[in-house]
Amino acid sequence: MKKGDHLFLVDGSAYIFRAYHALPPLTRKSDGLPVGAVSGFCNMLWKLVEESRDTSVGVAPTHFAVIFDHSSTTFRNELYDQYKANRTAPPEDLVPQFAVIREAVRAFDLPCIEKQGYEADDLIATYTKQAIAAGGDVTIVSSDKDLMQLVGPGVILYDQMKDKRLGPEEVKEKFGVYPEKMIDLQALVGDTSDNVPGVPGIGPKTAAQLLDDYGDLETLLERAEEIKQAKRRENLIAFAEQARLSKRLVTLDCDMPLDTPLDDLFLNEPDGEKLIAFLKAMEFTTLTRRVAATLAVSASDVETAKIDVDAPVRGPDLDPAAASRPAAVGAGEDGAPRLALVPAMLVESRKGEAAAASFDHSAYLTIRDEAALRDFLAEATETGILAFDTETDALSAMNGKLVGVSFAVSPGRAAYVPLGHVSPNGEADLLSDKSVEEEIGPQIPLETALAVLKPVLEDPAILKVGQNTKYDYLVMLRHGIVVAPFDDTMLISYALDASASLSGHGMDELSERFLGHKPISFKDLCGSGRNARPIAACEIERVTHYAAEDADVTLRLWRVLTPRLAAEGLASVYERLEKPLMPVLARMEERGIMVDRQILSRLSGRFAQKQGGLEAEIAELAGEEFNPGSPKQLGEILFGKLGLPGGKKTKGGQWSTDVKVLEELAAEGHPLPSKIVEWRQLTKLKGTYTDTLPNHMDQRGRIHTSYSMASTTTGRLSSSEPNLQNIPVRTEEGRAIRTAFVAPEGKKLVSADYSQIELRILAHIADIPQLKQAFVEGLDIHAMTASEMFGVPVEGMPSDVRRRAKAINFGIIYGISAFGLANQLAIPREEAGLYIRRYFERFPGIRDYMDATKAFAKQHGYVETLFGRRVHYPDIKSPNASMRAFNERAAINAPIQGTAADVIRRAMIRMEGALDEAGLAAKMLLQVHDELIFEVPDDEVEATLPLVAKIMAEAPLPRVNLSVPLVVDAKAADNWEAAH
DNA sequence: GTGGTCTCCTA
DNA sequence: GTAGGAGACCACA
Repeated sequence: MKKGDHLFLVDGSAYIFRAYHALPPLTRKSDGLPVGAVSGFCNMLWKLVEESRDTSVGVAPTHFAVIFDHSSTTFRNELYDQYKANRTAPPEDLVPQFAVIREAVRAFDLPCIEKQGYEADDLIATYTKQAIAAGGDVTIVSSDKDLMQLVGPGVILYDQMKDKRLGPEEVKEKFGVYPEKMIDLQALVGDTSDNVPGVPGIGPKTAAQLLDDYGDLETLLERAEEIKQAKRRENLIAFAEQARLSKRLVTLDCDMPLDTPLDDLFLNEPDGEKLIAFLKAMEFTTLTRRVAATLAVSASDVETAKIDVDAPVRGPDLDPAAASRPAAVGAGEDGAPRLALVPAMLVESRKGEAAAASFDHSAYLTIRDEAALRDFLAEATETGILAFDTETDALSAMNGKLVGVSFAVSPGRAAYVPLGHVSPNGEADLLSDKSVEEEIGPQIPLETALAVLKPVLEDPAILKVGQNTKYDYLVMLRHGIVVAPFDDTMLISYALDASASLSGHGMDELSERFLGHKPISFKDLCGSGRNARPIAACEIERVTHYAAEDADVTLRLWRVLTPRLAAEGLASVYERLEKPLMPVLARMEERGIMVDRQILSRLSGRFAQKQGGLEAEIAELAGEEFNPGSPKQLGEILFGKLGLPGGKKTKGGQWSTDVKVLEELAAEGHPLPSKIVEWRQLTKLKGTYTDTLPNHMDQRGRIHTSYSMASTTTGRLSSSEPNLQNIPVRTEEGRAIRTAFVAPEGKKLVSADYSQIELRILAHIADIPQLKQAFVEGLDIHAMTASEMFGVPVEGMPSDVRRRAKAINFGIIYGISAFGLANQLAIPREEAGLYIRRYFERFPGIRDYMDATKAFAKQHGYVETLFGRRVHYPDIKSPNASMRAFNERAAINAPIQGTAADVIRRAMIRMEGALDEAGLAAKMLLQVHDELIFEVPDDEVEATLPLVAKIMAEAPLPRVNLSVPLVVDAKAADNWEAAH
């Protein structure tokens, strides 16, 4: 080794674990030997070898070694017997792969280094030191922070997965200190995965700051007395020895004896035949092909190597008969039409068909040219059915770029059309002279594909079937295609099986439930966390398996689920309440709502200032620095250190510190709890709203939420990323956030909301004469209730009496319990029980309704809204009393909440058409359960308000004619706060 | 990094 | 007492 030489040291053990976790469990096809980690390892190593052959980069290695840990006990265990004591044994299916991976390294003709009693890190440290001494450079291929201490002149760390090279500046950026202080930093912080203790309460941020202030660990420990923060000071003093021990544990040994001298690590030209023989034996076809191409060796000429593996695990045999086994009764093409005359028969036959289904990934097509695409889509013209699914590079349909589309025309007949795939090697490939096409194969140009797809996706004679179609609809909408007509398996499932106990209506879940098949998960394809990579950079063959399978599964689900709609009388729910709402919501999401960034940032500033003041006061009152955001620490301060009374415990056995508890303490005259309450409120508003909302804004200053149509049991929508259905309104400070929701120049925001819709629906369903009368007369319903219950005249009623009645009214809707009402009103449970009894005496119809609903739910297993939406409560017959009671309350609430949800859905579905017909340009932007927000041109506000109110008020008609009026308040203003 | 717990925002 | 989503913290890998 001499000046100018370059040593690559691969942290092999870390590599193995990354490869293992990055890839789905894979087995060798012929004998079931687990080879997932081997495969990942070989791919990574090959990429590295390939990169290093590229001399143009100027970092090509002259020396190369792969370093492994040899055993679990090292000299560090003599220093500290707990070192790495919390490590668990490697996964069972990984163990047999260790030996194979060493074989792999030898097949690559690379030195494979390990030594008893030392960790790979020590070997790496020693080789690094020697190489630098000899005048060479070193690249350590790893991202382990334990190795950061080695970074310095001539030494960098290379994170291959992220394609990142770390020098001293990058280490500083990541950890706040330069590499030479990494050891001290690690000694302070400790390492949970290696069981290095460190100093309690010191994290990376604090450690970096301390080292910055005091220079090094020893100085810091000697001068610990000077530290202001009490807890920090105490810990540094108490745990000084522990820090010194930690330092010795994390310090790498760079002078260990080496069995293989540095100069023997000279890099050889890989022996193509040896490598290919090994890869063939492993049955890594793709990598074999790639290696063969690069090294110019014909893979078919090379004989497969004999790999000795002890006791390969044999997987279950595929049943070759399964595919040809006759489908269940009635599923045959001959029998089906006859049986299908009755919906229930069709349901049965389709169930049989689904149960007999088998999936063959290798049968899926990858379509790479226009002609093939046209041919495939022509099959849909024949059948009239086309399942389709889009793959994009982002989770949200509003941001995602189209990467590919997949189709299925009949069970098992599916294809994937890659459109926006890129090289799996990312930027590294810019340096090679191979074009993307040469590397990953041809793709149809996006515009060409869209031109072919448009007439099909818009063809009224072809039913497009999707799963969560709002996503695909939006993606295509952004490419100028309006998908129609369509069916949505998620929405069908939701209409059929909305249930409190079933978890959801996602495709994977439905597939397992109805097809008995677990599809390839997105994680399997693209990995997760740090190993995640964009789908566009995944191997197209694998994406085909994944994406075409999704379309195939969707089509099969559609075949099983659709007949049930008619058979179970739920077609109208699906056709009238679900399907037509999807495009409406898609358009609302696409529009987004305009937000004033300045207002939010001003609020953030104001909140931050108050927050800072409060933090100082809190520390003062507590007598020490602590994190007021940690309920655990707060509980210890309040009830432990300060010894305040009235502590309650939560489920987790900790002190409860919610607002109620804190307010009780405040009422007793303690100053700290009220400061905490105030701090929490500000932190919440700042952290959840004013700081976060700007991150969701697009270039035009608009926020696009995403509505989920199938994630509540009752039929309500939910909103996420961001959730715009929980923007504060209760407090003045919170309401200020709503002033940031604005309309652009020349327009106003209109908010229209139903007044007391759930109580009105309750009055109608339970048929309560007094309530109905009060609504007809337009009285104050809570005051009326109070008057009935407590005999207090409405005129001059004390606000507290009305407040109680209001709480009871809400309680009824929620399936009242004495416990809950007592909690809400902060009164004894006996008193709450008394109120409830009196309520039932005054309004006996309510009790009848509740009893009847419970009985219905027990008998049928579900309850229904006025529009026929069903919500299932299988657990209402649970032997567990509290679970039963919970289901009873939910069953009482669901028809009320669900009917209200149905009503506003109907209004939304009709709204666009009505506005259109009236020649109004108002655009619906948001829904918040009983409120709709519109953007309206200034000069149309006057005409829009009454129309919107009318559509909303008349939404139940003609299907349901409520015996109470629905009242809608509509208002226009410059921002949401003023319009509400 | 992931998942659970706690807290808090809405109708 | 109903129905949601989300951020922060913390223990576990």
